Amino acid sequence: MTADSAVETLSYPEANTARDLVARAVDRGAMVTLFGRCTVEYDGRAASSLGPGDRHVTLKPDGASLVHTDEGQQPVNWQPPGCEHAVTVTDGALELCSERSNPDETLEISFETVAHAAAFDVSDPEELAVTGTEADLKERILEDPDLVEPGFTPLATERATPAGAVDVYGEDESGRTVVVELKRRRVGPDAVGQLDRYVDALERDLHAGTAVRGVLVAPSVTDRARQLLAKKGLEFVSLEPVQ
Amino acid sequence: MTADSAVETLSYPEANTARDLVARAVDRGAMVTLFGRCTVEYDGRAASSLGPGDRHVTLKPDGASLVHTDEGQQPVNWQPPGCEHAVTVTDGALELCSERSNPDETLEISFETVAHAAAFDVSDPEELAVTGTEADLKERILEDPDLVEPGFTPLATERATPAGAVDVYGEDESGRTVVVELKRRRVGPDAVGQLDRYVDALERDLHAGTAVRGVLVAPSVTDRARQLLAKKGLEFVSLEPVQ
DNA sequence: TTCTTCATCTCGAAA
DNA sequence: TTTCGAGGTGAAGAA
Repeated sequence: MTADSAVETLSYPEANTARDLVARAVDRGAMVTLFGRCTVEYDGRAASSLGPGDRHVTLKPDGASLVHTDEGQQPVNWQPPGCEHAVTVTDGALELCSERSNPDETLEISFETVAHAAAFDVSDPEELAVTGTEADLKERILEDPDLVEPGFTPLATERATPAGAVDVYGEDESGRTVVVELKRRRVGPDAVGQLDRYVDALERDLHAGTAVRGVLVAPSVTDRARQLLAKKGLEFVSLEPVQ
Repeated sequence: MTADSAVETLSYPEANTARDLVARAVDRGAMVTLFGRCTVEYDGRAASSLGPGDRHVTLKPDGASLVHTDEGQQPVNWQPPGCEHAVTVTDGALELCSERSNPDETLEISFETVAHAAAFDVSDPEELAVTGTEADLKERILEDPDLVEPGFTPLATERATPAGAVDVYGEDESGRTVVVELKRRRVGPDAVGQLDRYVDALERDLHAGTAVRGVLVAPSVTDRARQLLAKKGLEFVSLEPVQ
Protein backbone atom coordinates (compact mmCIF):
# COMPACT_ATOMS: atom_id res chain seq x y z
CA MET A 1 0.00 0.00 0.00
CA THR A 2 1.75 3.13 -1.18
CA ALA A 3 0.78 6.76 -0.91
CA ASP A 4 0.64 7.10 -4.69
CA SER A 5 -1.89 4.44 -5.51
CA ALA A 6 -3.92 3.33 -2.55
CA VAL A 7 -6.00 6.38 -1.70
CA GLU A 8 -7.68 9.04 -3.79
CA THR A 9 -9.87 11.68 -2.13
CA LEU A 10 -11.92 14.74 -2.98
CA SER A 11 -13.40 17.40 -0.68
CA TYR A 12 -16.61 19.09 -1.81
CA PRO A 13 -16.16 18.00 -5.43
CA GLU A 14 -18.40 19.00 -8.28
CA ALA A 15 -20.87 16.23 -9.13
CA ASN A 16 -19.05 15.39 -12.36
CA THR A 17 -15.69 15.19 -10.62
CA ALA A 18 -17.11 12.89 -7.96
CA ARG A 19 -18.78 10.74 -10.63
CA ASP A 20 -15.45 10.28 -12.43
CA LEU A 21 -13.68 9.21 -9.26
CA VAL A 22 -16.45 6.77 -8.33
CA ALA A 23 -16.69 5.32 -11.84
CA ARG A 24 -12.95 4.76 -12.09
CA ALA A 25 -12.76 3.24 -8.61
CA VAL A 26 -15.67 0.86 -9.22
CA ASP A 27 -14.09 -0.18 -12.50
CA ARG A 28 -10.76 -1.10 -10.96
CA GLY A 29 -12.31 -2.90 -7.99
CA ALA A 30 -11.54 -0.31 -5.34
CA MET A 31 -13.68 0.46 -2.30
CA VAL A 32 -15.52 3.78 -2.53
CA THR A 33 -16.80 5.97 0.29
CA LEU A 34 -18.90 9.10 0.05
CA PHE A 35 -20.15 11.49 2.67
CA GLY A 36 -22.79 14.12 2.11
CA ARG A 37 -26.41 15.14 2.16
CA CYS A 38 -28.53 12.62 0.30
CA THR A 39 -31.87 10.85 -0.06
CA VAL A 40 -32.24 7.07 -0.36
CA GLU A 41 -34.92 4.95 -2.04
CA TYR A 42 -35.05 1.17 -1.79
CA ASP A 43 -37.37 -1.26 -3.51
CA GLY A 44 -37.21 -5.04 -3.36
CA ARG A 45 -38.23 -7.59 -0.73
CA ALA A 46 -39.71 -4.57 1.05
CA ALA A 47 -39.57 -0.89 0.13
CA SER A 48 -38.30 2.19 1.95
CA SER A 49 -37.82 5.90 1.59
CA LEU A 50 -35.39 8.12 3.45
CA GLY A 51 -35.54 11.92 3.29
CA PRO A 52 -32.52 14.24 3.11
CA GLY A 53 -29.76 13.99 5.70
CA ASP A 54 -25.99 13.55 6.10
CA ARG A 55 -24.88 9.95 5.58
CA HIS A 56 -21.81 7.87 4.91
CA VAL A 57 -22.02 5.61 1.87
CA THR A 58 -19.75 2.66 1.05
CA LEU A 59 -19.54 0.81 -2.26
CA LYS A 60 -17.59 -2.43 -2.05
CA PRO A 61 -15.89 -4.15 -4.97
CA ASP A 62 -17.98 -7.30 -4.34
CA GLY A 63 -21.12 -5.30 -5.14
CA ALA A 64 -22.29 -4.51 -1.60
CA SER A 65 -23.55 -1.02 -0.70
CA LEU A 66 -23.95 0.45 2.78
CA VAL A 67 -25.64 3.67 3.89
CA HIS A 68 -24.80 4.63 7.47
CA THR A 69 -26.27 7.41 9.58
CA ASP A 70 -24.64 8.70 12.77
CA GLU A 71 -26.51 6.10 14.81
CA GLY A 72 -26.70 2.36 15.01
CA GLN A 73 -24.53 -0.57 14.21
CA GLN A 74 -26.67 -1.49 11.22
CA PRO A 75 -26.83 0.49 7.99
CA VAL A 76 -30.06 2.43 7.49
CA ASN A 77 -30.13 1.12 3.90
CA TRP A 78 -27.96 -1.37 2.07
CA GLN A 79 -27.55 -3.77 -0.80
CA PRO A 80 -25.93 -7.21 -0.45
CA PRO A 81 -22.84 -8.38 -2.37
CA GLY A 82 -23.47 -9.24 -6.01
CA CYS A 83 -24.97 -5.94 -7.11
CA GLU A 84 -23.98 -3.80 -10.05
CA HIS A 85 -23.01 -0.28 -8.99
CA ALA A 86 -23.87 2.53 -11.40
CA VAL A 87 -23.04 6.22 -11.00
CA THR A 88 -24.54 9.12 -12.93
CA VAL A 89 -25.08 12.86 -12.69
CA THR A 90 -28.70 13.95 -13.15
CA ASP A 91 -29.71 17.62 -12.95
CA GLY A 92 -26.36 18.33 -11.36
CA ALA A 93 -26.83 15.74 -8.62
CA LEU A 94 -24.59 12.70 -8.09
CA GLU A 95 -26.71 9.56 -8.15
CA LEU A 96 -25.72 6.02 -7.21
CA CYS A 97 -27.72 2.96 -8.12
CA SER A 98 -26.99 -0.56 -6.86
CA GLU A 99 -29.11 -3.23 -8.46
CA ARG A 100 -29.43 -7.01 -8.31
CA SER A 101 -31.73 -9.79 -9.39
CA ASN A 102 -33.22 -12.76 -7.53
CA PRO A 103 -34.71 -11.09 -5.77
CA ASP A 104 -34.97 -7.96 -7.91
CA GLU A 105 -33.81 -5.14 -5.69
CA THR A 106 -32.76 -1.57 -6.31
CA LEU A 107 -31.07 0.98 -4.08
CA GLU A 108 -30.91 4.58 -5.29
CA ILE A 109 -28.92 7.30 -3.55
CA SER A 110 -29.17 10.90 -4.69
CA PHE A 111 -26.69 13.45 -3.35
CA GLU A 112 -27.69 17.04 -2.85
CA THR A 113 -24.12 17.74 -1.66
CA VAL A 114 -21.04 15.54 -1.73
CA ALA A 115 -18.83 16.64 1.15
CA HIS A 116 -16.20 13.96 0.68
CA ALA A 117 -15.41 11.20 -1.78
CA ALA A 118 -12.65 8.61 -1.48
CA ALA A 119 -11.40 5.50 -3.24
CA PHE A 120 -9.31 2.87 -1.46
CA ASP A 121 -7.38 0.01 -3.00
CA VAL A 122 -7.79 -2.82 -0.54
CA SER A 123 -5.65 -5.87 0.05
CA ASP A 124 -6.80 -8.16 2.85
CA PRO A 125 -5.45 -11.72 2.83
CA GLU A 126 -6.45 -12.58 6.41
CA GLU A 127 -9.30 -14.74 7.65
CA LEU A 128 -11.07 -13.95 10.90
CA ALA A 129 -10.49 -16.53 13.64
CA VAL A 130 -13.38 -16.73 16.12
CA THR A 131 -13.72 -18.78 19.29
CA GLY A 132 -16.63 -19.26 21.64
CA THR A 133 -19.01 -20.51 18.93
CA GLU A 134 -21.43 -23.41 18.89
CA ALA A 135 -18.77 -25.43 17.04
CA ASP A 136 -16.47 -24.95 20.06
CA LEU A 137 -19.22 -26.22 22.35
CA LYS A 138 -19.60 -29.30 20.15
CA GLU A 139 -15.87 -30.02 20.23
CA ARG A 140 -15.87 -29.64 23.99
CA ILE A 141 -18.58 -32.29 24.27
CA LEU A 142 -16.96 -34.68 21.81
CA GLU A 143 -13.69 -34.46 23.74
CA ASP A 144 -15.43 -35.08 27.06
CA PRO A 145 -18.93 -36.56 26.58
CA ASP A 146 -19.34 -36.88 30.36
CA LEU A 147 -20.00 -33.14 30.35
CA VAL A 148 -23.46 -34.01 28.98
CA GLU A 149 -23.86 -36.79 31.53
CA PRO A 150 -21.74 -39.67 32.83
CA GLY A 151 -21.88 -42.54 30.36
CA PHE A 152 -23.03 -40.53 27.35
CA THR A 153 -21.59 -41.83 24.07
CA PRO A 154 -21.72 -39.62 20.92
CA LEU A 155 -22.38 -41.69 17.79
CA ALA A 156 -22.73 -38.96 15.16
CA THR A 157 -22.82 -35.22 14.62
CA GLU A 158 -25.17 -33.49 12.18
CA ARG A 159 -27.15 -36.74 11.94
CA ALA A 160 -29.95 -36.32 9.44
CA THR A 161 -33.59 -36.69 10.51
CA PRO A 162 -36.80 -35.88 8.64
CA ALA A 163 -36.89 -32.67 10.70
CA GLY A 164 -33.32 -31.62 10.02
CA ALA A 165 -29.81 -32.36 11.25
CA VAL A 166 -29.23 -33.15 14.93
CA ASP A 167 -26.21 -31.43 16.51
CA VAL A 168 -25.02 -34.48 18.47
CA TYR A 169 -26.64 -37.91 18.30
CA GLY A 170 -25.69 -40.64 20.76
CA GLU A 171 -26.81 -42.98 23.49
CA ASP A 172 -26.84 -42.95 27.25
CA GLU A 173 -25.37 -45.41 29.72
CA SER A 174 -28.36 -47.76 29.33
CA GLY A 175 -28.37 -47.62 25.54
CA ARG A 176 -31.21 -45.19 25.05
CA THR A 177 -31.02 -42.85 22.09
CA VAL A 178 -30.11 -39.27 23.00
CA VAL A 179 -30.54 -36.16 20.86
CA VAL A 180 -28.41 -33.19 21.93
CA GLU A 181 -29.15 -29.66 20.74
CA LEU A 182 -26.38 -27.12 21.33
CA LYS A 183 -26.65 -23.38 21.86
CA ARG A 184 -23.72 -21.08 22.56
CA ARG A 185 -25.76 -18.78 24.76
CA ARG A 186 -28.85 -18.51 26.95
CA VAL A 187 -31.87 -19.85 25.08
CA GLY A 188 -35.58 -19.17 24.84
CA PRO A 189 -38.58 -21.24 23.74
CA ASP A 190 -37.47 -21.47 20.10
CA ALA A 191 -34.55 -23.76 20.92
CA VAL A 192 -36.86 -26.06 22.89
CA GLY A 193 -39.18 -26.27 19.90
CA GLN A 194 -36.23 -27.13 17.69
CA LEU A 195 -35.09 -29.95 19.99
CA ASP A 196 -38.66 -31.22 20.26
CA ARG A 197 -38.96 -31.45 16.47
CA TYR A 198 -35.80 -33.57 16.27
CA VAL A 199 -36.87 -35.90 19.10
CA ASP A 200 -40.28 -36.32 17.54
CA ALA A 201 -38.87 -37.00 14.09
CA LEU A 202 -36.43 -39.60 15.43
CA GLU A 203 -39.08 -41.39 17.44
CA ARG A 204 -41.08 -41.77 14.24
CA ASP A 205 -38.03 -42.62 12.16
CA LEU A 206 -36.73 -45.32 14.50
CA HIS A 207 -39.11 -48.13 15.19
CA ALA A 208 -42.28 -47.66 17.15
CA GLY A 209 -41.92 -47.65 20.89
CA THR A 210 -38.34 -46.39 20.83
CA ALA A 211 -38.05 -43.72 23.48
CA VAL A 212 -35.69 -40.88 22.52
CA ARG A 213 -34.23 -38.53 25.12
CA GLY A 214 -33.76 -34.88 24.17
CA VAL A 215 -31.08 -32.83 25.90
CA LEU A 216 -30.62 -29.10 25.44
CA VAL A 217 -27.05 -27.99 26.17
CA ALA A 218 -26.58 -24.25 26.70
CA PRO A 219 -25.22 -21.85 29.31
CA SER A 220 -28.75 -21.23 30.66
CA VAL A 221 -32.46 -21.09 29.75
CA THR A 222 -35.25 -18.57 30.26
CA ASP A 223 -38.24 -19.36 32.47
CA ARG A 224 -40.58 -20.05 29.60
CA ALA A 225 -38.04 -22.29 27.95
CA ARG A 226 -37.65 -24.25 31.18
CA GLN A 227 -41.41 -24.72 31.48
CA LEU A 228 -41.61 -25.82 27.87
CA LEU A 229 -38.78 -28.31 28.44
CA ALA A 230 -40.71 -29.78 31.38
CA LYS A 231 -43.94 -30.01 29.37
CA LYS A 232 -42.21 -31.75 26.50
CA GLY A 233 -40.25 -34.09 28.77
CA LEU A 234 -36.92 -32.73 27.60
CA GLU A 235 -33.78 -32.16 29.64
CA PHE A 236 -31.30 -29.34 30.14
CA VAL A 237 -27.57 -29.35 30.83
CA SER A 238 -25.75 -26.11 31.61
CA LEU A 239 -22.51 -25.79 29.67
CA GLU A 240 -20.59 -22.95 28.03
CA PRO A 241 -18.67 -23.03 24.74
CA VAL A 242 -15.35 -22.30 26.39
CA GLN A 243 -13.44 -22.51 29.69
CA MET B 1 -23.24 21.66 6.37
CA THR B 2 -20.47 24.01 5.26
CA ALA B 3 -17.09 23.33 3.75
CA ASP B 4 -15.39 24.85 6.77
CA SER B 5 -16.80 22.71 9.53
CA ALA B 6 -18.31 19.48 8.29
CA VAL B 7 -15.33 17.52 7.00
CA GLU B 8 -11.74 17.20 8.14
CA THR B 9 -9.39 14.77 6.40
CA LEU B 10 -5.79 13.59 6.49
CA SER B 11 -3.85 11.50 3.96
CA TYR B 12 -1.08 9.28 5.29
CA PRO B 13 -0.85 11.21 8.57
CA GLU B 14 1.68 10.57 11.30
CA ALA B 15 0.18 8.50 14.11
CA ASN B 16 0.10 11.48 16.48
CA THR B 17 -1.61 13.67 13.90
CA ALA B 18 -4.24 11.03 13.26
CA ARG B 19 -4.73 10.54 17.01
CA ASP B 20 -5.38 14.26 17.49
CA LEU B 21 -7.97 14.34 14.73
CA VAL B 22 -9.75 11.23 16.05
CA ALA B 23 -9.68 12.45 19.66
CA ARG B 24 -11.13 15.84 18.75
CA ALA B 25 -13.78 14.31 16.51
CA VAL B 26 -14.90 11.80 19.11
CA ASP B 27 -15.05 14.58 21.69
CA ARG B 28 -17.33 16.76 19.62
CA GLY B 29 -19.60 13.89 18.57
CA ALA B 30 -18.46 13.62 14.97
CA MET B 31 -18.29 10.45 12.93
CA VAL B 32 -14.76 9.19 12.29
CA THR B 33 -13.48 7.00 9.47
CA LEU B 34 -10.03 5.54 9.03
CA PHE B 35 -8.52 3.47 6.28
CA GLY B 36 -5.25 1.60 6.56
CA ARG B 37 -3.37 -1.56 7.37
CA CYS B 38 -4.38 -2.84 10.80
CA THR B 39 -4.93 -5.81 13.09
CA VAL B 40 -8.09 -6.34 15.16
CA GLU B 41 -8.68 -8.15 18.44
CA TYR B 42 -12.11 -8.73 19.93
CA ASP B 43 -13.04 -10.23 23.27
CA GLY B 44 -16.52 -10.45 24.74
CA ARG B 45 -19.48 -12.73 24.07
CA ALA B 46 -17.07 -14.58 21.81
CA ALA B 47 -13.44 -13.75 20.92
CA SER B 48 -11.66 -13.20 17.63
CA SER B 49 -8.33 -12.27 16.11
CA LEU B 50 -7.66 -10.76 12.72
CA GLY B 51 -4.17 -10.48 11.23
CA PRO B 52 -2.85 -7.50 9.24
CA GLY B 53 -4.77 -6.23 6.21
CA ASP B 54 -6.33 -3.09 4.71
CA ARG B 55 -9.66 -2.19 6.31
CA HIS B 56 -12.11 0.66 6.66
CA VAL B 57 -12.95 1.63 10.24
CA THR B 58 -15.91 3.74 11.40
CA LEU B 59 -16.41 5.24 14.85
CA LYS B 60 -19.91 6.58 15.39
CA PRO B 61 -20.86 9.23 17.95
CA ASP B 62 -23.31 6.80 19.57
CA GLY B 63 -20.40 4.54 20.49
CA ALA B 64 -20.65 2.01 17.67
CA SER B 65 -17.53 0.77 15.85
CA LEU B 66 -17.37 -0.98 12.50
CA VAL B 67 -14.45 -2.67 10.77
CA HIS B 68 -15.09 -3.44 7.10
CA THR B 69 -12.98 -5.42 4.66
CA ASP B 70 -13.44 -5.27 0.88
CA GLU B 71 -15.99 -8.10 1.04
CA GLY B 72 -19.35 -8.71 2.62
CA GLN B 73 -22.27 -6.71 3.79
CA GLN B 74 -21.41 -7.36 7.43
CA PRO B 75 -18.42 -5.85 9.24
CA VAL B 76 -15.63 -8.32 9.96
CA ASN B 77 -15.47 -6.91 13.51
CA TRP B 78 -17.66 -4.44 15.33
CA GLN B 79 -18.85 -3.01 18.61
CA PRO B 80 -22.48 -2.01 19.24
CA PRO B 81 -23.68 1.49 20.21
CA GLY B 82 -22.96 2.47 23.79
CA CYS B 83 -19.21 1.95 23.80
CA GLU B 84 -16.50 4.35 24.87
CA HIS B 85 -14.02 5.05 22.10
CA ALA B 86 -10.39 5.63 23.14
CA VAL B 87 -7.48 6.52 20.88
CA THR B 88 -3.79 6.30 21.70
CA VAL B 89 -0.39 6.03 20.07
CA THR B 90 1.73 3.12 21.29
CA ASP B 91 5.20 2.45 19.86
CA GLY B 92 4.37 4.79 17.01
CA ALA B 93 1.18 2.92 16.10
CA LEU B 94 -2.32 4.42 16.20
CA GLU B 95 -4.54 2.28 18.42
CA LEU B 96 -8.29 2.44 18.84
CA CYS B 97 -10.17 0.78 21.67
CA SER B 98 -13.96 0.55 21.92
CA GLU B 99 -15.18 -0.83 25.19
CA ARG B 100 -18.51 -1.50 26.87
CA SER B 101 -19.96 -3.33 29.86
CA ASN B 102 -22.92 -5.71 30.24
CA PRO B 103 -21.65 -7.70 28.60
CA ASP B 104 -18.00 -6.72 29.01
CA GLU B 105 -16.62 -6.43 25.52
CA THR B 106 -13.50 -4.91 24.03
CA LEU B 107 -12.49 -4.19 20.46
CA GLU B 108 -8.90 -3.18 19.79
CA ILE B 109 -7.63 -1.95 16.45
CA SER B 110 -3.94 -1.34 15.88
CA PHE B 111 -2.80 0.50 12.75
CA GLU B 112 0.49 -0.29 11.10
CA THR B 113 -0.28 2.41 8.52
CA VAL B 114 -3.04 5.00 8.42
CA ALA B 115 -3.72 5.78 4.76
CA HIS B 116 -6.64 8.10 5.38
CA ALA B 117 -8.43 9.64 8.33
CA ALA B 118 -11.61 11.72 8.24
CA ALA B 119 -14.07 13.34 10.62
CA PHE B 120 -17.64 14.17 9.58
CA ASP B 121 -20.15 16.34 11.40
CA VAL B 122 -23.46 14.63 10.81
CA SER B 123 -26.97 15.99 10.89
CA ASP B 124 -29.71 13.51 10.05
CA PRO B 125 -33.23 14.38 11.17
CA GLU B 126 -35.04 11.84 8.97
CA GLU B 127 -36.63 8.56 9.94
CA LEU B 128 -36.66 5.63 7.57
CA ALA B 129 -40.14 4.76 6.25
CA VAL B 130 -40.52 1.07 5.36
CA THR B 131 -43.44 -0.76 3.77
CA GLY B 132 -44.00 -4.44 3.17
CA THR B 133 -43.49 -5.41 6.81
CA GLU B 134 -45.40 -7.79 9.07
CA ALA B 135 -47.25 -4.75 10.45
CA ASP B 136 -48.55 -4.04 6.92
CA LEU B 137 -49.76 -7.63 6.64
CA LYS B 138 -51.58 -7.24 9.95
CA GLU B 139 -53.31 -4.03 8.82
CA ARG B 140 -54.32 -5.70 5.59
CA ILE B 141 -56.05 -8.46 7.56
CA LEU B 142 -57.71 -6.11 10.04
CA GLU B 143 -59.13 -4.09 7.13
CA ASP B 144 -60.41 -7.20 5.37
CA PRO B 145 -60.60 -10.20 7.75
CA ASP B 146 -62.14 -12.33 5.01
CA LEU B 147 -58.63 -12.58 3.56
CA VAL B 148 -57.95 -15.08 6.34
CA GLU B 149 -61.24 -16.85 5.67
CA PRO B 150 -64.85 -15.80 5.12
CA GLY B 151 -66.47 -15.06 8.46
CA PHE B 152 -63.26 -14.54 10.42
CA THR B 153 -63.61 -11.88 13.14
CA PRO B 154 -60.50 -10.36 14.74
CA LEU B 155 -60.99 -9.71 18.46
CA ALA B 156 -57.52 -8.57 19.51
CA THR B 157 -53.96 -8.09 18.32
CA GLU B 158 -50.91 -8.89 20.39
CA ARG B 159 -53.14 -10.83 22.78
CA ALA B 160 -51.06 -12.15 25.67
CA THR B 161 -50.77 -15.88 26.32
CA PRO B 162 -48.46 -17.80 28.67
CA ALA B 163 -46.34 -18.53 25.58
CA GLY B 164 -46.16 -14.95 24.34
CA ALA B 165 -48.26 -12.48 22.38
CA VAL B 166 -50.47 -13.71 19.53
CA ASP B 167 -50.35 -11.61 16.33
CA VAL B 168 -54.10 -11.73 15.68
CA TYR B 169 -56.64 -13.38 17.95
CA GLY B 170 -60.24 -13.89 16.86
CA GLU B 171 -63.00 -16.34 16.09
CA ASP B 172 -64.32 -18.08 13.01
CA GLU B 173 -67.82 -18.11 11.58
CA SER B 174 -68.92 -20.78 14.04
CA GLY B 175 -67.44 -19.06 17.07
CA ARG B 176 -64.32 -21.16 17.44
CA THR B 177 -61.20 -19.42 18.72
CA VAL B 178 -58.60 -18.72 16.03
CA VAL B 179 -54.94 -17.84 16.54
CA VAL B 180 -53.27 -16.18 13.56
CA GLU B 181 -49.49 -15.99 13.22
CA LEU B 182 -48.21 -13.57 10.55
CA LYS B 183 -44.99 -13.72 8.55
CA ARG B 184 -44.02 -11.27 5.85
CA ARG B 185 -42.13 -13.88 3.84
CA ARG B 186 -41.92 -17.59 3.07
CA VAL B 187 -41.61 -19.54 6.30
CA GLY B 188 -39.88 -22.66 7.58
CA PRO B 189 -40.47 -24.99 10.52
CA ASP B 190 -39.64 -22.36 13.15
CA ALA B 191 -42.79 -20.35 12.42
CA VAL B 192 -44.92 -23.48 12.74
CA GLY B 193 -43.36 -24.18 16.13
CA GLN B 194 -44.15 -20.65 17.19
CA LEU B 195 -47.82 -20.94 16.16
CA ASP B 196 -48.06 -24.33 17.84
CA ARG B 197 -46.82 -22.91 21.13
CA TYR B 198 -49.47 -20.20 21.05
CA VAL B 199 -52.29 -22.62 20.22
CA ASP B 200 -51.16 -24.99 22.94
CA ALA B 201 -50.89 -22.20 25.52
CA LEU B 202 -54.35 -20.86 24.68
CA GLU B 203 -55.97 -24.29 24.86
CA ARG B 204 -54.59 -24.62 28.38
CA ASP B 205 -55.42 -21.05 29.30
CA LEU B 206 -59.04 -21.20 28.14
CA HIS B 207 -61.17 -23.85 29.70
CA ALA B 208 -60.58 -27.52 29.15
CA GLY B 209 -62.00 -28.93 25.95
CA THR B 210 -61.84 -25.63 24.09
CA ALA B 211 -60.52 -26.33 20.64
CA VAL B 212 -58.32 -23.57 19.25
CA ARG B 213 -57.56 -23.25 15.54
CA GLY B 214 -54.12 -22.09 14.50
CA VAL B 215 -53.65 -20.32 11.17
CA LEU B 216 -50.29 -19.37 9.70
CA VAL B 217 -50.56 -16.46 7.27
CA ALA B 218 -47.57 -15.97 4.99
CA PRO B 219 -46.76 -15.74 1.27
CA SER B 220 -45.73 -19.42 1.23
CA VAL B 221 -44.25 -22.28 3.29
CA THR B 222 -41.45 -24.79 2.78
CA ASP B 223 -42.18 -28.52 2.45
CA ARG B 224 -41.09 -29.36 5.97
CA ALA B 225 -43.12 -26.54 7.37
CA ARG B 226 -46.18 -27.81 5.48
CA GLN B 227 -45.69 -31.32 6.86
CA LEU B 228 -45.28 -29.96 10.35
CA LEU B 229 -48.46 -27.91 9.97
CA ALA B 230 -50.34 -31.07 8.96
CA LYS B 231 -48.93 -33.07 11.86
CA LYS B 232 -49.88 -30.37 14.36
CA GLY B 233 -53.33 -29.89 12.83
CA LEU B 234 -52.59 -26.27 11.94
CA GLU B 235 -53.68 -24.36 8.85
CA PHE B 236 -52.04 -22.15 6.26
CA VAL B 237 -53.33 -19.17 4.31
CA SER B 238 -51.24 -17.64 1.54
CA LEU B 239 -51.12 -13.84 1.76
CA GLU B 240 -48.54 -11.14 1.09
CA PRO B 241 -47.94 -7.96 3.10
CA VAL B 242 -48.84 -5.71 0.17
CA GLN B 243 -50.83 -5.55 -3.10
C1' DT C 1 -30.92 -22.67 -6.90
C1' DT C 2 -33.70 -23.54 -2.19
C1' DC C 3 -33.64 -24.96 2.57
C1' DT C 4 -32.07 -24.91 7.24
C1' DT C 5 -29.71 -23.07 11.07
C1' DC C 6 -26.13 -20.09 13.42
C1' DA C 7 -24.94 -15.35 14.77
C1' DT C 8 -20.29 -11.34 19.16
C1' DC C 9 -26.92 -11.63 15.20
C1' DT C 10 -29.21 -6.21 15.87
C1' DC C 11 -33.19 -3.75 17.17
C1' DG C 12 -37.34 -2.43 19.46
C1' DA C 13 -41.03 -3.06 22.64
C1' DA C 14 -42.89 -4.70 26.81
C1' DA C 15 -42.81 -6.51 31.39
C1' DT D 1 -32.77 -5.08 33.20
C1' DT D 2 -34.24 -9.21 30.84
C1' DT D 3 -37.25 -11.43 27.55
C1' DC D 4 -39.26 -12.06 23.26
C1' DG D 5 -39.92 -11.85 18.41
C1' DA D 6 -39.17 -9.26 13.80
C1' DG D 7 -35.77 -8.49 10.26
C1' DG D 8 -35.15 -6.11 3.25
C1' DT D 9 -32.05 -10.12 8.87
C1' DG D 10 -26.79 -11.97 6.65
C1' DA D 11 -23.80 -15.95 6.04
C1' DA D 12 -22.55 -20.79 5.65
C1' DG D 13 -23.25 -25.40 4.47
C1' DA D 14 -25.97 -29.09 2.41
C1' DA D 15 -29.30 -31.09 -0.73
